[in-house]
Amino acid sequence: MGRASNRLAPVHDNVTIRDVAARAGVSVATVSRVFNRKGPIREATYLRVLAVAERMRYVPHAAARSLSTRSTSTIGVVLPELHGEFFSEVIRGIDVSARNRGLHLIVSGSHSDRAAMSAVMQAVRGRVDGLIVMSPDLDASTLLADLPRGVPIVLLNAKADGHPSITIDNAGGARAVVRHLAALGHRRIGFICGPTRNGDAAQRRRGYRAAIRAAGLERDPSLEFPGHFTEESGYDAGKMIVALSPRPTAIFAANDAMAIGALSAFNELGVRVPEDMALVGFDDIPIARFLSPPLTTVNVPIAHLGRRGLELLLDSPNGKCSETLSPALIVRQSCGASLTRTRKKLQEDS
Amino acid sequence: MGRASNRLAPVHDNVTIRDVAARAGVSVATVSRVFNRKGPIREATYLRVLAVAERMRYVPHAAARSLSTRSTSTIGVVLPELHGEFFSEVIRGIDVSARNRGLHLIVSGSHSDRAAMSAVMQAVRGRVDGLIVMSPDLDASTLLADLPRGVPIVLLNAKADGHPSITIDNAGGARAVVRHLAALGHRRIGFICGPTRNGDAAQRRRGYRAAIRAAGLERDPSLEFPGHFTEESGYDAGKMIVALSPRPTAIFAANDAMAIGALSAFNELGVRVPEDMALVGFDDIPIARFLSPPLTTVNVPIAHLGRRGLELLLDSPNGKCSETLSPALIVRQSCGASLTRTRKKLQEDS
DNA sequence: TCCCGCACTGTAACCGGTTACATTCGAGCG
DNA sequence: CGCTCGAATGTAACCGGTTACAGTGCGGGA
Repeated sequence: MGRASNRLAPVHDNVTIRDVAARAGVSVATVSRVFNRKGPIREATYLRVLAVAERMRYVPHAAARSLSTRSTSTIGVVLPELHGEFFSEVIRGIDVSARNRGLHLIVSGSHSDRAAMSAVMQAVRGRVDGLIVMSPDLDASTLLADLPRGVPIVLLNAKADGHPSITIDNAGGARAVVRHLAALGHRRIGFICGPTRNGDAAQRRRGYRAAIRAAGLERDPSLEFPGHFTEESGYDAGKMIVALSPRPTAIFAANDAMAIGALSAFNELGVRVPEDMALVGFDDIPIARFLSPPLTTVNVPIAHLGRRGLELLLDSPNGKCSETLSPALIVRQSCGASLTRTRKKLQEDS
Repeated sequence: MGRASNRLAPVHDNVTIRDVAARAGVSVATVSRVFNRKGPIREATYLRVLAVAERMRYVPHAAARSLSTRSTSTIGVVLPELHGEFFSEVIRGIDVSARNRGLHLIVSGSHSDRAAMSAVMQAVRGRVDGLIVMSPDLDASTLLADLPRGVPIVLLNAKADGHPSITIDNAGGARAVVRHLAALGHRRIGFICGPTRNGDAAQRRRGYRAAIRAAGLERDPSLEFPGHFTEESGYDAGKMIVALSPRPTAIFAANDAMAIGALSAFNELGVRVPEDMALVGFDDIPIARFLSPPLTTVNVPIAHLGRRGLELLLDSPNGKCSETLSPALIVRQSCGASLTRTRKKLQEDS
């Protein structure tokens, strides 16, 4: 039994390393060595301590260990929100490699404003060994300001000098999409934007505009529709698009969720994809390939993004190295590429 | 500056409460009181300490605090995996209410086998104040065996006496689906099963079978298709179903992910939903309403499940109370209900 | 026989907070 | 003026591990 307790609450004091030591007739140092496989231990002692610990159901106290070793085995993951498949994939990517290394994960979402973010940064001392942060809405340097020193961090989809980061070539991916659509013969290519102050969204729009210009098409502001990276907003945009006259013949949504929403609106209003309207998304979330029709999109290696983030955090504590991932256009059926090809073939045959 | 350090590594010793106390000319107790707003503090002292702490960029050390208060402000969430919208919704539900209460979240996925689960249970002492566990594959009582005493736990979709839990009436939801399909006139209703040893999946299949019998239909084992709760497996089942002769006229997938996969297969093979095949899912994940056609499914209040789990954990430390949520059938278009209604109306009119 | 060194184990000082209890100080009162 | 009392603060013992350093015991070489 543990030491005396004056708490009425059912705080069943757990057995400590000293209890085990006493029962096994050894010192706390020995028990500690047994559990950490450190230093020389006689085989017999090792087994005896382990047996006693097992019998007493001893479990080391993580906070106590963290305090003296100055290392929690956990890393923090800060995301803008926890909605949808994109973020769940990021977390999954980090989770699997964290487990392989015996690390725990503290996750936290929805830190849109500066104050919330600052609070998070404060809470990390003694709680995590490092941080993986994705904060597309906030300027990276401001949030780094109130990060306790000594806590390594890696930024996802954001840059700040002196800190490792992983970024996606959003503009490049967007250009590839527009080029592809233009090559299919589309002249009026609409764009569903992401949140105004979101960095990724801004880069994708920049890529879209640049490619439109590069393709020799005229940029038409009425072909850019507002959106918030949600299915709902994509759906709303879809309805607006259908009502438009003349209608665009192709739509590029800044992420897959909005493409799904737009697709839903098109279907509801009898606009066939890809026959009446080509549709392309961005992200390549896992369900994209299972949509009807399968969604043409830009593959962002989401889980890999998370995994690589963790690796960067652990393997290069001071390594200021950063990476940029080049996303790849994944042509499925929603853009009508095979359709066009079929048509062409028919024309040639006739 | 902190105390001397012989480490070459850039372990920038952070400033401790003693450093602040010394600089502010007070004792550590006073600084502690200031930060915890406990005990009487003279206004002037309060402000001075706060100012000094701010200037020195003092941040309390979470592990140290946890050790002496015997409370981390974090709770653990253990899920079977981190795939897909279902789990991301559960986490989101827990996350938002955790943040409201100033709690942190440790999440962990993929604990299929006993050993992995046991390891997790060991790691919690001193790391979390409570646990929310969803483990449909494992018997609840076995995993409770190696949970350190004193750690409250709530089970999601599992039961164990003496512990609070939240469960879904899976069988009831499944029965509602089958009744609905039977009422629409379907006689050959297929079922895509979930993982064999998954508790939820088993209950849903039980509900399906019971309702088939209750509807006076003959149970045909060849109408039950294997699946793993993934889009991929739903897709495979979909292909098998199309190849069948005679074909079922309606398919009930044990979760939405598989329904999405099946829908994809149907589309690919030219089987129209709902005209040629009625389709119903289970879970009502957020994208279900945005599918084409919108998916008829059973609404499980997923985020609410998570939120309520946290509330149960915190508000009833010993409260052995448990809840069962009754899911509701959400009729959209993939089941062809409106189609049938239209047909009926046409027949009546003629 | 003595001494040295190695393998093993014990002692006690940390890690950085919290808090019970002691102490100080000034006001109010008889 | 002495005493009580409460508000404000300080002292030091925890919380439960880790680990530098100090033994201890034993075998082998001189």
